[in-house]
Amino acid sequence: MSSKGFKHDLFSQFARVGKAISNANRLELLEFIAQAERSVDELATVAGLSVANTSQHLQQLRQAGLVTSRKQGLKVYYRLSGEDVIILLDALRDVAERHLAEVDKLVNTYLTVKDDLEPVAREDLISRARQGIVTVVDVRPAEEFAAGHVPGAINIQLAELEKHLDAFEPEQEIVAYCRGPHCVLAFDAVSRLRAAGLNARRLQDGYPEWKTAGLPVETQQQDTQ
Amino acid sequence: MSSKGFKHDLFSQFARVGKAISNANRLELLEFIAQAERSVDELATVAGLSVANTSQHLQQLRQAGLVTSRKQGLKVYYRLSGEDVIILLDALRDVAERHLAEVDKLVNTYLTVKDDLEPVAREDLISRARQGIVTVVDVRPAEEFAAGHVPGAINIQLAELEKHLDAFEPEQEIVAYCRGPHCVLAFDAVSRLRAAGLNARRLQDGYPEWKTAGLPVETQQQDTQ
DNA sequence: TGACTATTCAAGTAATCACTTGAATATATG
DNA sequence: CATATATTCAAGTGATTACTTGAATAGTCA
Repeated sequence: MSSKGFKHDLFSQFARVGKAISNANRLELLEFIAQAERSVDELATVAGLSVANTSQHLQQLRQAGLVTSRKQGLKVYYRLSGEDVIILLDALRDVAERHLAEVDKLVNTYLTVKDDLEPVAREDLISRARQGIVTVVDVRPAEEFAAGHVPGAINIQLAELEKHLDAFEPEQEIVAYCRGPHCVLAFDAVSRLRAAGLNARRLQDGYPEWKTAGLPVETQQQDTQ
Repeated sequence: MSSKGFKHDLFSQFARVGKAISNANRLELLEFIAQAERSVDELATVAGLSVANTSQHLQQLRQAGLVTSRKQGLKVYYRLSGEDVIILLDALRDVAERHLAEVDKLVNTYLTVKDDLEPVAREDLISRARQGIVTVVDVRPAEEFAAGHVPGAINIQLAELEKHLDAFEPEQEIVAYCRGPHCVLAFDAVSRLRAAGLNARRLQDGYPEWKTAGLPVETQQQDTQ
């Protein structure tokens, strides 16, 4: 029966995508690519891998259809091939978080702020931002912020957070976000802001999910290069 | 910095789930398990694998948190650990379908009915079934049907479809479904029904997706065993 | 043109994977 | 208790994976 072979061929194709997301380094690369288009050596640096190794991983991701690349001058830039990839990654995270005890342990060890307060839902943020009762803080690096961010958000690096504490009024509600649901930067920012007596919470998930939800984003013209 | 290690540990956990869905045979097992709780040798038979091999795959799936098992007498029954797993599998399928040319080619070669007519949306089926203007046909094996099906659906094996042709009125709209969006059975059924001059269409996706969408399901008491 | 840079290719190695085979555990039944 | 059945365990094999190293390709710029 030909359907037998068809089914197996089809599942083999699905498995190709599974293989692409079966390696921690590739998942980390995908998270970076989800923030902004990136060149190979930027990705290698940020992920802490050799350039050759990074290039090989990226080619696997491309062959699995998860990323596309374009060459501009000397550099090759990689980006996600679609928002369905973010949905897949979130589904993966979700399953791991629900069913793997190790994830819970890790999250509870490192993200201690977590249980403190529920994150702010994306929909809530829009309405509250519209009323002007909330300040949105994007704690990602400047390049990622420039490539796209929540409208009206201000970009503050974690290292410079303390310098900006005066800028916040005690009454003001602050919402911080970064790369995704488990990005340490936002957890860290919230905990420091609270330690300074401010009213801070995390946004649900991160920028890629915000964008994938179809919510408005703002980009910033890059003056450098 | 400890966050570096945390991030990598976390991605390693996500990668465990990725590994579980990185093999065609495991994906096939998951599709069967998604229909109904199954014992190891049922799964081995239906997937065409040796029992030992099947057992090993199932243990990998369990360690990745995708399935759970319970022992009853001599047999061990496996089931999905949650509906989030179906969401993950559908996200995987979706990415593969959108970005891998091979999937398109396979689908167009084997599921030629595909382009003919759009499948019926789940929401549409409910309202039309309520009006009694549609007959829903479940073409999966009897055990899978018994474990759960769309309310009011009748179970007809593909092999016996021809015998039941008289039971349908020419005016009646028929909607067929089976295991998932690429399940050949439903495509096959629709094409045969149409060949007989009947008005048949496929349901969007299959039973697991119907259930995961939170729509009502009907189960049938098994008299056997 | 030639020096320089970013990326990819190719070859090699240790680790892991999928599958087989045969034995070991449980659990049920006569 | 002995026997049969369902599942798991353990060891072995060939294939694949992740990563390294060093060379090959393109493209840029003086």
